[in-house]
Amino acid sequence: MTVSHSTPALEFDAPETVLNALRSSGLRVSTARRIVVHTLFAARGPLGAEEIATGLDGRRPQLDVASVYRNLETLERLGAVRHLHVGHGPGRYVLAGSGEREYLACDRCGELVEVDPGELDGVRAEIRERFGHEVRFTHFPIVGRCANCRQGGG
Amino acid sequence: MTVSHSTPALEFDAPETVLNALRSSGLRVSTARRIVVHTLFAARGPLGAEEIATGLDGRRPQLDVASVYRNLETLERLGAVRHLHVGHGPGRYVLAGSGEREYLACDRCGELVEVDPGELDGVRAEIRERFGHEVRFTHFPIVGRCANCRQGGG
DNA sequence: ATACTTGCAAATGATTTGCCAGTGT
DNA sequence: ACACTGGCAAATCATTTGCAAGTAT
Repeated sequence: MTVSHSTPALEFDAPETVLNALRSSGLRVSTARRIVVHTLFAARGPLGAEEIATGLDGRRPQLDVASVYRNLETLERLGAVRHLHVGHGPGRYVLAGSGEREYLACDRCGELVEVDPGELDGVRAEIRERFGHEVRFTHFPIVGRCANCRQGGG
Repeated sequence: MTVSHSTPALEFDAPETVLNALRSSGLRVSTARRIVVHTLFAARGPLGAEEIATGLDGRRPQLDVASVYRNLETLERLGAVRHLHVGHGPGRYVLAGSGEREYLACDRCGELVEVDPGELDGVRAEIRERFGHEVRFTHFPIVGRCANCRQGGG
């Protein structure tokens, strides 16, 4: 897009956007943070802290996990990152981008589907009516058996 | 009910029912198992392994947690017990009774609501139509903010 | 130069496992 | 008696924290 945008509230759409947010908060832009941010931008979905520490290719231990966790927490406080818990596995982190994202996971194949905005509004409304709870499947996704796995799929 | 029942498939409705299931499976009815089973029957909801080990009153360490976990697993294999994961906390175990139960949890006050059978059929149907996933909120409950907590309630 | 950051080790919390002594059948 | 169980300690996994050394500003 060639549209001139006047710095929309908080749109972390590129690595620099996030790094600038760090600077603006008086925090430092360290090598470790660059790596965490770039790794998240290079990912195609939520990543575990271990994956970030090891690098997407799983080869080199680019960072200590402890540092990864500390930085992910810092980035979450800035609103640039969020995380979710899929089944039993470790927490998984994603760039917050322009907003929250809801997920649907398969408890057999582990597939994690990102739900389009609004697609769960009906579900949300029904649950709110019946129980009064306001639900959001952003931090704890809906867990079920996907169509493929349901039919014995492998 | 005073209805004469001809041993309905698997209805674990009393401590002895479960203990008999153990015997029938060639497993032993040990003191530890009696305690686990009785504690679960005495509970008003899903319990953590630690609570079972310590006793509902939290006083005496009646059993070693390791034994509790081992026995809970055994009981789950028998179909007498099942467990769920609420938010970040430890796993929580319940008697399976006559069937599965779905839950709804509040991420603020921690309240765990047992959903009446069928109450989530609409939700289930909608999710299945849209995504093809067959969902069941028995192992991973729906997480949200309950009505009371939503309005600043405390 | 100074405060923020990092790596490494040790601590936590939940759950599992090895091992040998104890016990249900 | 004998195999199944229990307690206790040690191991695992994910995550956090303490601390001294390193670095961004």
